[in-house]
Amino acid sequence: MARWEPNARERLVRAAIELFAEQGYEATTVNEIAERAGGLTKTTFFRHFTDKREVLFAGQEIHGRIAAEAIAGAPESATPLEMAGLALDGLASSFTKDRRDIGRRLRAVIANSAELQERSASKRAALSDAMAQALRTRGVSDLIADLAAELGARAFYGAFDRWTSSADPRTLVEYAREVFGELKTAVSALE
Amino acid sequence: MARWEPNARERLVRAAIELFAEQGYEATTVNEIAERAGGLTKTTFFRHFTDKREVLFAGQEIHGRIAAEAIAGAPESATPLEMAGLALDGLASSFTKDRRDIGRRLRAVIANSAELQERSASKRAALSDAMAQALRTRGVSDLIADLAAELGARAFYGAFDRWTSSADPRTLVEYAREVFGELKTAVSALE
DNA sequence: TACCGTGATGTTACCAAGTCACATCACTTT
DNA sequence: AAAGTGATGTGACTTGGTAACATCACGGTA
Repeated sequence: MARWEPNARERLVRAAIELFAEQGYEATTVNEIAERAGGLTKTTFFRHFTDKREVLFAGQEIHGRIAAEAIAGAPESATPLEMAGLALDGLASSFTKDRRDIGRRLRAVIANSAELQERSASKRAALSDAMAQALRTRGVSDLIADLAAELGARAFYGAFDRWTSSADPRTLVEYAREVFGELKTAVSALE
Repeated sequence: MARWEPNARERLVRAAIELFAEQGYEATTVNEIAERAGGLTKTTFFRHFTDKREVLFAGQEIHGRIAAEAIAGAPESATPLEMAGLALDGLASSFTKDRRDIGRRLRAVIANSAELQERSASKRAALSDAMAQALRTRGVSDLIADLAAELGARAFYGAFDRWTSSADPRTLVEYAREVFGELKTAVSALE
């Protein structure tokens, strides 16, 4: 028999989501999380996550990487907005159906904690920055890169919101394209 | 002689900025700040600020209110972008010349702390939300309100950045108009 | 078989953020 | 003169987060 059950990290995330949903974020202690994750301890928790908050957001750096790769691989002829659209597609298609349920629970938990909302905003900014940086690398000017990246991030989060709010079986990519389209027409209507 | 020196709050802010600049944010303890602010204590600090972070951002709710009022008072005929411009003007004109120096130091301190950047992003989001809400109250549709508010907030922070980076004596309002103009042309160039 | 290094964990002790209940005391009001 | 108010202090507490050191199954290697 193995000394430790495997997948401590996963177990910690699950336990955290459960406890946060049951008691709220602030009322839950890191010790509790570790304990529920199979008799682990605080120390182990902080070996896996830098923060109590981070247990809900860990691994999101990959979103920035996925988006950036999509932009780097876009055809030469693509406009900034088209590149943002490709990033959005790549990002959205990396979310399988089964992640919708987790997303739902996550959204509910975050909605009840200012601290978590702060971290969430920070992650959103990181995604946007990654996209903007990738666009600049493709020769897009600073302002345009920032704006296109902002629209991409906005579309992603908007789509994620709809995806996790509704019950219908559409895929995240479909929502993403829908929201992105709406955003583009709204931008045109701005002037 | 009064029992307490007045303006404890101000003194705490000053002390915090000084210490953060000298030692960095993380290396500075709330006790130190309170002590330097004239022999105060931790408890008093937390009576004035909910957070260690908040000492650098306290009072920014007023920005949202100023922007919202400008939007509420805009002429009937104003477009969303024009309303955002008015909010930006009102906001920028509330910053007197002498606040540029403080802004400079603040920017430097924040640039060295992830925790402070997170809080800063959160405050930015709050400003944007306040503007968007005010726009919706004026009958602007959700998407358009969000986008116009985003542009307003973006212009404000961009202008603040330039204002606190450069040495030339232009006013924040001038920078704000400049950046806002650039943003609008960049938006047109997006499509 | 015996030994050794490695990796994920636990233990203990510690610091600092943040909270709370209660005390103090100058100044104001009655 | 007594009572009340408001900003502060005190001391004790919980919890997030860090660091040093110990443990022990496993996988090799001699």
